[in-house]
Amino acid sequence: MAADLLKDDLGWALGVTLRRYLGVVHEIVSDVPGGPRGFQVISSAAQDLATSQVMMAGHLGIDRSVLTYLIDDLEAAGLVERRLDPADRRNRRIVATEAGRELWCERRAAIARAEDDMLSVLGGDRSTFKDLLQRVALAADRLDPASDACQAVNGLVDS
Amino acid sequence: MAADLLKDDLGWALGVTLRRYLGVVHEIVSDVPGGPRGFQVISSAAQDLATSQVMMAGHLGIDRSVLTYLIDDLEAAGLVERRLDPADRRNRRIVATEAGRELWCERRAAIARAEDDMLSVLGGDRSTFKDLLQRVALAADRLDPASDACQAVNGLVDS
DNA sequence: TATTGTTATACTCTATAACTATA
DNA sequence: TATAGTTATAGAGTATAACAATA
Repeated sequence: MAADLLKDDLGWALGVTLRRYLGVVHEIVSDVPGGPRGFQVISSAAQDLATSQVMMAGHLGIDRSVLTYLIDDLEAAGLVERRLDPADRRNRRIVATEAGRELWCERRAAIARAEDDMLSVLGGDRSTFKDLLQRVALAADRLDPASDACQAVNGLVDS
Repeated sequence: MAADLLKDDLGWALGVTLRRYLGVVHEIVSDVPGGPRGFQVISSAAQDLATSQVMMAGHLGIDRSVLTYLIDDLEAAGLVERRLDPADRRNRRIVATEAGRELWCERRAAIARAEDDMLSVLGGDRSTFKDLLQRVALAADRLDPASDACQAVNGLVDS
């Protein structure tokens, strides 16, 4: 039984790694409505990454209807707020409250420590791995029809 | 709007990458019962990676009941077979049929090409990335309670 | 008594479509 | 007419628990 063969599989490796990552993060943000997904919404709001919910849903790779429920719970917990866009009153800009920003800073640090721990097997190659993965992810995101990243980087893509 | 900040996020990068990978593989194995998940079962069976269904479920990170349904469909399609283990008649060893092995070889090559395409942004760093990811995944798999990999590598872990 | 595999059930997550309000 | 957001519904995917067979 050669167990190494299946493990030499990109899909298997990505799945296991993401599963473990989500498990670790889930413990850190278990009290946050929506868990890791909800925390990503707070993270996006705290950094003002999206000017509308559809844009945020695109970035996060989830459906806009799912995002509505997540924001409902996060708003009820006082972590984010919906703000009307004066320029286009159809849009709702999601902003983190003071409590949301505090929580984001705390947990972000805890998650960073957990990440370092998870990648400790790589030793000095940790940053290399993160850099390479980010390059793959950015390229994959541009090809994702659900993402509107094309708008943000159209200067690079259209050429 | 600094879109780079969210993207400097391991969870986001893993999620986007796995989503894209699964999307690509889904097209390649869209006619296989269970899609990418079903193909992984065939892959495991063709390489004889597990001596029982629970072991296979552990490797694949899915529940044993889910695996039952997957195998049902794959067996109906003539791609795998359940074989009784004479040594322990509770166990069912899953083996790939001739058709299953053929399909596995074909699609595996197609998936490898798609992987290469997906990682083309890395250029010469492709193999470095795969190596690093595999190291992370193997370490994560050892810490996964759902995996029985501890048995396979107990010589390395117990020390 | 513990474990493998199956089955039925329930639950969670996600997608779909219809609706409103704005543009 | 098209888009943002909401809502209700349906669907897929997954987990839970009870069961029979075997150890």
